[in-house]
Amino acid sequence: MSNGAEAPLDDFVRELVRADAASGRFGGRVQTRFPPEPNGYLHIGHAKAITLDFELANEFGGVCNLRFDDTNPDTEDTAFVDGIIEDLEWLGYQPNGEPLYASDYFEQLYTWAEHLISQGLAYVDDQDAETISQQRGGFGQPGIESPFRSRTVDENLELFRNMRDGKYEEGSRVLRAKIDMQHENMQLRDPVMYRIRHEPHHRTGNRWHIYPTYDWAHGQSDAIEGVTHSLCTLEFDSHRPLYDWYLSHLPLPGDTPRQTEFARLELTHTVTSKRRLATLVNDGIVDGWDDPRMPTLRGLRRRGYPAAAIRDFCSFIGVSRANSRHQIELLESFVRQHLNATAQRKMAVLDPLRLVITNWPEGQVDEVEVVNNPENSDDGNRLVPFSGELFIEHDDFRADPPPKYFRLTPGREVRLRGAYFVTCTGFDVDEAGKPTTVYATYDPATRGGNAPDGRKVKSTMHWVSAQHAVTGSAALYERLFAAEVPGTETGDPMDDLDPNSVSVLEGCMFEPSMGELEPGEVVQFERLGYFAHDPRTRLLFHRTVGLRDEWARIQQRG
RNA sequence: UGGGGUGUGGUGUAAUUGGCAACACAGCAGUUUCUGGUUCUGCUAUUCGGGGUUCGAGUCCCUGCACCCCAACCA
Repeated sequence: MSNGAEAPLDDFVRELVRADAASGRFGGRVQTRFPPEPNGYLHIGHAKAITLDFELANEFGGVCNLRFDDTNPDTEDTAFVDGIIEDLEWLGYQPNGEPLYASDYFEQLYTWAEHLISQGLAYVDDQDAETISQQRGGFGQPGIESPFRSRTVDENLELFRNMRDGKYEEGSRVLRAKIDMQHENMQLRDPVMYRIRHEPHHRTGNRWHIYPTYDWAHGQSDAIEGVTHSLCTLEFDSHRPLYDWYLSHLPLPGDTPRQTEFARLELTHTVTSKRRLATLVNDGIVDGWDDPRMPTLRGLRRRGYPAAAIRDFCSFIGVSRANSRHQIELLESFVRQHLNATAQRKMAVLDPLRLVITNWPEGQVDEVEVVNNPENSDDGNRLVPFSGELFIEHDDFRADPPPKYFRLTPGREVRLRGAYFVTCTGFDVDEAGKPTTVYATYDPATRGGNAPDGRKVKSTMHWVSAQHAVTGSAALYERLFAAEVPGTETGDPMDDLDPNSVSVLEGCMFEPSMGELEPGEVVQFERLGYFAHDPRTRLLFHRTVGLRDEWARIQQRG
C-alpha cells in the first residue's frame, strides 16, 4: 500500500512560508508553536495542528514551541498540562525546549497594557458584560460607545492598577481596547483585554486578579517567543485584524508574527469539540478520556492506533481552507497499513465452539510451527500446541452452509492453520439447535498444513488447543456515533450516540503465547482484526480495527 | 441583517498558476495467498448554477446559489 508513502508536501501554508522566506521576511527564519489550552486532553483534531506546526518548522529548519494558552483560571488544570505533554510525546513530537506558558508573560502583557492606556488606546469600562454586549450592536447594526470610553489616561491607569491589585469585584470592570465601535468586524468593536477573576490560577496561584483574554494574550505571546508563523483554525479568521492591531501598537522586541488560518479536522462518526468530549466523560457515557471509543489521543492509543499511523494520516490529508469532514475509514486504512506491517499474528477464538478430532491419538500433543508475521520474515516462527480437543470460531462451522461458504461444514475438508487438514464428520446441537461440539477426522499426512498429494482446501481456519488455552476477554467497538455527521437529524450530536457501541466478549480462548503479551501491545488475531492488550487489565483486548472482510460483504449483499 | 471565508468523483486532497482533471479512501471485477487478510491488475465516478473573454477555462471576468465563521469578561 502506498497511501502513507507520498504525503502531499505542499499546500497553501507551505507556499506562504516559502514566499516569506524568499522575500526575506523574518530574516528567513521559521518558528511555529502549538498552543493548547490545558482544559482537556488532546484529540485527533489537535493531531492535525500538531503535525502541521511541527513538520512545517522541521521542513524549514525551524523549531516549534509547546505553549500552554493558560489565560483562563476557571477551567484549567495541571492534570491537563501533564496529560498534554505526555500525549504530544506519544505522538512523536519533541517541543523546542521546555513547555512554555502564556501565564509566564502576564507581567509583560500587563506592561504592554499600560503602554496602550498611555497611548490612549485602552480604557477601563465599569459596565457589566450584558451592557457591553448590547452596546456592541449586531451584524449591520451600529455599536454604541461606552460612557467610560473617554476617561483620561491617568484615571485609566489608576483604575487599571486597582484592578490588578484586586480592589474590585469580579465582573465589575474590564480593560478594553479603544478601536472602533462602528467597525464592520465585531472583533474590533472595543474588545475586552482584561477581566477580573479572583480564582486561583493553576500556575500563578493568587498573584493575579486580572487575566488577559485570548486575543490580548495570543499574538503578544507569539511575539515574545519569536514565533514567525502562527497557525490556527478558521474560526479565528475574523480575529486576525485584531491580532495585527495589537501587535502594530506595541514596542515589540522583534519581528511581528503572522497569523494564518486553516480548516480544522472533522471526522465522520465522531465529535471533536472539547465541550462535547467532556460531556461524554462527565456523564459517564464513556469510561474516561482514554476510553477506546474516544477520539482523544489517549483513547486512540488505548484502542491500539499507532502514533505513526496518525501522523501519516495527518500529513496525507494536507491542509486547506475548506471546511470538510474526513471519513473515519481513511484513518482506519492508515491504521491497518501500519499494523499489517508490524503486528504479530496470534490465534484467538472469540466465540468458542468445541472441535473434537476423533482419530487423534489419545493424550497426544503436537507442537506446530506458525509464522509470527508473514509481512516480515525477521519476526520468525513460533510453536503452538495442538491436541485432539480444540476450539474454533462458531462462525467457522455451519451445519447448513449458505452459498459461497468455504468453512467447516459436514463432509467438508478444511485446513487448521499450520497443523492438519480435517474433515467434518458430525456435530452435536443443544435444544435450540445451536452446535455445541463438532467432530472431525484429521489426515496425519497433512502435518504442517499441506497435503503431499497436492489436494487443496478452500479455507484455512484458526484454532486453539482446549487444554492449553488461556482465557480472556475482548471488547468489540462500533462507531460511538451511529450517524456519519452526529447531530444532522436533530441538531444535537448526542442524539446519535450508539447505545451499543461496545460489547465485551468473555471466555475467549487464546493461544498460550498470549499470556506473555506486554501491556498495550497490539497484535493481529488472525482472520479477525487487530487487538490492543489493555494497559492495565491483563488479557483484556480492545479491537483496534477489524480486517477487511469479504465474507461479511458477501453476506450483506445477500 | 453587515463583514469575512469556502465550493473539484460517494469522501478528502491535487492540477506545472490559462494547456489531455490526477492521487488516496470507499465501491465493483479479477489476481495472488496456509488469514475470505496481504499483494497485484482493471473498472466505476468529478470542476456549484448561468453568462462572458480566449484557439483553449477547474483556473480570468460578470452574475446567481449553497455552506461555514464572527455580535463571551471562552479559547
